[in-house]
Amino acid sequence: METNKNEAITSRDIDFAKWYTDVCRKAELMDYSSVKGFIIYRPYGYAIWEQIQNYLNGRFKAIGVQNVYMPLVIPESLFNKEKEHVEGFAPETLIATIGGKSKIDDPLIIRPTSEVLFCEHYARIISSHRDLPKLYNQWCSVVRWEKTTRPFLRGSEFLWQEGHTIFATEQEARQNALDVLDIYDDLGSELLAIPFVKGLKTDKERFAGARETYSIEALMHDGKALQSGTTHYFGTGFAEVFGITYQGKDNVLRNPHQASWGVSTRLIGSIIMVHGDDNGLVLPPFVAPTQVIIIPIQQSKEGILTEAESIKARLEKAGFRVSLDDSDRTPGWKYAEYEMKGVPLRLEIGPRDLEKGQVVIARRVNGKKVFVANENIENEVNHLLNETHDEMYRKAKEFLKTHIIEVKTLEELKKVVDEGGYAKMMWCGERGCEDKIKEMTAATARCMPHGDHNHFDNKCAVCGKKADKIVYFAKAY
RNA sequence: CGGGACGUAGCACAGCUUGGUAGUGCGCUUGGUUCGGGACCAAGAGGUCGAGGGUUCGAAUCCCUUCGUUCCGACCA
Repeated sequence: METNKNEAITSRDIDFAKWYTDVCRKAELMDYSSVKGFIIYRPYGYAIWEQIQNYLNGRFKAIGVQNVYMPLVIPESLFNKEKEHVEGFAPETLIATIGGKSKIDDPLIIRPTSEVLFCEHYARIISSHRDLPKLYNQWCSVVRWEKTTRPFLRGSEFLWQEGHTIFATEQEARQNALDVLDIYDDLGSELLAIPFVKGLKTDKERFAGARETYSIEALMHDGKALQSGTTHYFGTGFAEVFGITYQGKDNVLRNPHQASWGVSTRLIGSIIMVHGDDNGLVLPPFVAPTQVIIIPIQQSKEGILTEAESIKARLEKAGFRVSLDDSDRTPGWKYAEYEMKGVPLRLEIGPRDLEKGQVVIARRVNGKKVFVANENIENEVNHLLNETHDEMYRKAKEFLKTHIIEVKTLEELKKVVDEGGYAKMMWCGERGCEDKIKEMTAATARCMPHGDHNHFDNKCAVCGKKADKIVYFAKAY
């Protein structure tokens, strides 16, 4: 049990980066295409994304969000309207210049993000306070011409949702950014079993064109942080540039306030690197496309397959995602295969079980097996899925907790981020200190966390001046 | 965008130094025996050697170009 049964996967501690790409491919989450940075989301990987979509659509709709779909392309002239935004994205756009056989005078940018499309549309449909608020979201892919790419973590094209909301007041727009940040945090605790650090980005790390950027940050097993989602409060900057105005009850014309927010298929990368082990993927139960894999033993024997099928039907009826592998592979092969794919529960049914009126259920997360009487299967599956989720979340949270370390000097900070984890630092707020840390340690400010108000010092760890901000620094993907 | 490594059957690789019939293991197909931790036997199928150009009687092998993958940096979800 303790040996690595699959030689094909590189051990996590020997080469984490290689382990990661091995898992991506061996678990059949993705495949490479012939264009750099554009990957194929295979059915199993895409199904994980669909679970995330289902969860978020439910939560979004509960706060009044409507799904829409915007065009794939943005005329360059339109894109260029907001200066700061353009400067943030210009180096990484893919641009179409030929249509049919003729040159396009105003080249079309393949969207790297859709702020300007939403703004242009909002300008047309908003004129009165009665038209506000609007809470739009779209599920789509975006293209960014990245220099180096890795499956799910950084792609030239990736799938995401982008919410673009617009309100009469600053307070509502900022609150929307914070509300969705909480939804993302819940996504972590309820679906992905990932404890995020959430908080406000420093000015240096803020999104191009935003007034405030918030993020959820996950800590990978190798101690590097992964920004897993962001929300932004935009103020009226875009509205001014794009001429979005509304007339208030007092007859005065004003610019509305905007927010935007998004998570991407990068979340799949988070799941892999937070929970995976040397035998492959370990999927949190509620995001797993298959929660229970049924493996019949000696399936050619009388009664085994019919029993397996009846258990499958019972579990499906009880609302679980379950599949039965009745292929002619050996059981041992199937065990290894579904471990690699991270299926949370494996249900074995063989001649001995049939005789005793029981099944065997094994947990992916810890390898433990239990015998379950036939009549208790639904209850036990339900119990084990919940227990698995809790255990995975608890483990990840414990890892996070032990990897947030208070530092009072640059040297201490360097040591912490080199070993992996967050260095928690008091900061004066000066950009110069942040730049210096980046230069000396390659770590960046991840965020100023909500919910950590423990001021353990009053001096900036870099310059020694008065400091009242708590910042987490880490090396990041 | 800089530096390194690598592209040969679905996968992992050998062959290249010293040019001369395209190989090995796993996987795949068919049949049979198996089945509680990646089974076994037998018979098969599968490759324009990443692409383009050059040298040569002859190129997987030598030269040039290019595309892709990957790792390490700089930049970003």
